[in-house]
Amino acid sequence: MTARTPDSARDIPEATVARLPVYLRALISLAEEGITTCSSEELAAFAGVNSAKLRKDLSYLGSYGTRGVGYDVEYLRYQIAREIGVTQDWPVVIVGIGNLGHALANYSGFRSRGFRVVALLDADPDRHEEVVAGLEVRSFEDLESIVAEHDVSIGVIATPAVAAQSVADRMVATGITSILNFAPTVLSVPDGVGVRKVDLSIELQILAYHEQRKSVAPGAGAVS
Amino acid sequence: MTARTPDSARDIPEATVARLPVYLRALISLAEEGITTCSSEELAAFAGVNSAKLRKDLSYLGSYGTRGVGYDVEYLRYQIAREIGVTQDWPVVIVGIGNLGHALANYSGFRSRGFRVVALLDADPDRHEEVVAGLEVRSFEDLESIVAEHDVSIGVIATPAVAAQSVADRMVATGITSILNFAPTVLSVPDGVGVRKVDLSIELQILAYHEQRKSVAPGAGAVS
DNA sequence: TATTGTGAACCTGTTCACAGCA
DNA sequence: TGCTGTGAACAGGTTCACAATA
Repeated sequence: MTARTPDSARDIPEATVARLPVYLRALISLAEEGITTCSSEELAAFAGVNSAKLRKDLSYLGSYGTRGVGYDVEYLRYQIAREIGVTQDWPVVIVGIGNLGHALANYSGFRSRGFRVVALLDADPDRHEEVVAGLEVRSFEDLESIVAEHDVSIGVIATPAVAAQSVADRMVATGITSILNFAPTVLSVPDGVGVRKVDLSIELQILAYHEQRKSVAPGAGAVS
Repeated sequence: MTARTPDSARDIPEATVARLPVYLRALISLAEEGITTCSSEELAAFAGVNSAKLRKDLSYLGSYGTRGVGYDVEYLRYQIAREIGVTQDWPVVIVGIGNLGHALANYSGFRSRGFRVVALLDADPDRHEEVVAGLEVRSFEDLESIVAEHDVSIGVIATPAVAAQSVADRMVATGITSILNFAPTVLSVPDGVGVRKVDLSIELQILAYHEQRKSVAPGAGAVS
């Protein structure tokens, strides 16, 4: 119907975007096992979705498969990485170097998947000059200069809840436009700034809800 | 249409279930500020959703508000906590006491929101007898006896990806029926076992996707 | 022949707008 | 009068089933 922009920039549904990294990971695993071609059925099994959904998702990117054959693992892997934007590294700053910040700083998955932690910041002077994951913990006051120096656009908040909003405000003021928030609080940011939230206790509570239902109604109907 | 079970056990949409913990947190904040009554508009603002969605969500639980007035903070808080199932504590085991496991063990949000970490397990004997967050790290072999002793139904996996599936299998075998998985891998479990996944690098990749789009198309259309 | 790519049907979730009620 | 609770309209996401094709 509508004319689409010629090469990229089709709009990919949000639900699909959230699954592309899963497919990317699956393709990397397959490549490491030396597998060079796979069907939608195989890749879907690896990624934990059904094959119809996988094919629909991939169809938003283009026609990268071969009918009767399947997908070339290396080729598809590159196409997805390019679409997500992780063919080059994104510089990232982490603010709040407590237990969680430590874990994040040491998380190898960042570096291997298109992200590079360029600075660790903490408001507590007692933590400064401590070295974590090969990086000196610096003052939160240094945020602006670090963002400017490394052209950072993604920030990670791992502070206590009470500090998170002011950290976010400061990040936005320095030019950061994407925030991953681990603090258990709702951030308000201007339009155009992306926020994603990871909340450990919320995930557990969702599990608890379903767990509770299991014991209440083991079969199908209600029990007295 | 269909007759519903008399008092509880209506089926609440999954999207609503995922937001109930957010409302619960907002209500706890309001209560701490000494606020005893709030409108859907106020509570929604606190929780970062719009008021229509909030009211629709709450309507699945029952009619706990008062028209013309709003909601009683304490009362609604209790009703949501009961619905989720966090009026009593859930015992939880954490397997994999690396950087992330440390952070999880020390995370105060678990204890304060209906969960109690009863054991920390690790396959590496070098970590055993280390004390983390007041708990001795024990052998993974102890899983079965710990689950039986504390009647654990929720397990947290914070191991490397390669170990996650076998840990999950073992958990399921001991009777755990809900798993929170931090390892970057897709778990396969039998029907009836709930799994939720938290994947740090996937969240960052989703941010990167949107970040990339911002710089490619600052206005509305495509740029040459 | 085997498998992709995709319209169409279906289902789930969101928003609107207002009737119902304190 | 003001705010909740909710049917109805809408939007987004998933699944089906099959035509297209290497």
